[in-house]
Amino acid sequence: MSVVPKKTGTCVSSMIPELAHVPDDILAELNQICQVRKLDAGQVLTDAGDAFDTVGFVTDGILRMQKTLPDGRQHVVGLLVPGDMFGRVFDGPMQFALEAAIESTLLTFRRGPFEALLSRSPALDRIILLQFLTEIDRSRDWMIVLSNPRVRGRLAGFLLTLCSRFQTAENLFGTTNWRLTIRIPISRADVAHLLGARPESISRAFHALADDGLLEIIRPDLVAIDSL
Amino acid sequence: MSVVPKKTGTCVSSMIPELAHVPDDILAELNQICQVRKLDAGQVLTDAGDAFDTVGFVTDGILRMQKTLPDGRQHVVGLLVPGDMFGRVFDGPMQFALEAAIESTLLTFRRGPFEALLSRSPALDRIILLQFLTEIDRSRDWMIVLSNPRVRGRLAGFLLTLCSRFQTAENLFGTTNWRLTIRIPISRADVAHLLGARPESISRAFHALADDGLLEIIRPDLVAIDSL
DNA sequence: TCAACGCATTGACTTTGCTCAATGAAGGCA
DNA sequence: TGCCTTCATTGAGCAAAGTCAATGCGTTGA
Repeated sequence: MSVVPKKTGTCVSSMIPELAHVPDDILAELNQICQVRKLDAGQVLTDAGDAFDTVGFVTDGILRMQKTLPDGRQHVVGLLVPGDMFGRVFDGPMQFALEAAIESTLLTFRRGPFEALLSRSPALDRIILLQFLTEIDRSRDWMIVLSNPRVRGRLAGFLLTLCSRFQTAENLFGTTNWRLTIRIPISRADVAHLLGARPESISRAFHALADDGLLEIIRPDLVAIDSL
Repeated sequence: MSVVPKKTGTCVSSMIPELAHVPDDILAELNQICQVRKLDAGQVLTDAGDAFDTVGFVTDGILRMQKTLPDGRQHVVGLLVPGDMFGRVFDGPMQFALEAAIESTLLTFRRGPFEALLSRSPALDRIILLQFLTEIDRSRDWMIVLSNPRVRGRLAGFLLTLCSRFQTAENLFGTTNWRLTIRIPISRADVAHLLGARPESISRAFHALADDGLLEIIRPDLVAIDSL
């Protein structure tokens, strides 16, 4: 993992649009304590239960959140896309591991100084609170996707979710009105875990959707979605 | 819906243990603006999209969170049990409807005064933030339950979740070391929605678990869970 | 008391998805 | 270049779950 030297000026606010409305003095302090990190695909940022005293934001790429089950297998519980926050403010250890699904860039802060700043700036505190609220909303939407009884429906919901989360990201290609090309950043096996199915079923569901004319599989990890 | 007159003294802190560490002066102000509400089973507190300027906590009973899908059907996305918070601080309208699953008691605050208090009290703000964090964690755990490929596994996970959430509630009967009797506050159809299945499958899964000796169905809405 | 209703359950049948196994395609490395 | 590994795909058979329909069971209300 490489630690890139900080740029002068406002690296924090330019990379995280949500922070735009934080007062300049607080932004300056955030810049003081922020670190840019780059992760290669497959690189582990932290394991569950680690003393991981870092919080941060994803600015580029995709991270997998995964839990290790009692029987040892790993279970993907969610994805982090640009704009998402990770880490536990004011709280105990992480409940899951973080691993880069593709090459990714993060903006990180040590928990102590970040919390101190949070205590001093109501504006920053407010933004973090809202960040959590939207995270909770997204969880609820995701539950609706997951509670679709058929694999095909869950996969469709997953793809739509990806589209809406990638609106500002670089994983979205050819955004025409009628066709949207999107990169799927995780393997079939991971999609299967995420959707409570087997890789074979995911593969069949992809091709079933393609047969129905709802999407085109350009490459296994690149699909064009029609009829939005 | 009946509005019960406030008791004198610390109604807020006695009903919500999480608020125990809020300074006395803030607690007093919370008491000033709090209202106790009782809901009958089936009573709707708010519909999604309503201008619902209330936040609050569940002190007794169970509330259903449900979303109305484009096709008109209602979809249960989660339950609120005693200790849970609801409402959107600093944010837009509710994303889902709230309905009492059984007779319930709430402690409510108007959003404006509550937010004002939140801005003035870092301790209260901190508690709310942590509340959101645990809510996010619970969502992730719930996703693991939902991504279990078999209905029986999802139902087992659901029941275990109910047990752990009910530890302080009155819906838990006969808490012996080896057997735990628990009330299921929603219909089979709602459980089915929640778990992405059909009522018939839920019924069969219940009886399959019973045949395996893992639980006993005392009444459709009352089961004793063995071998914890 | 009896009828009507809502809900849970059961059965028979169909569809879906999981399991196991084999094949194909792409990328890394000697 | 050719081998090897990894991943996606496909096929066949079986188990799980959805669908449709009917039955029970407890409660409500006339």
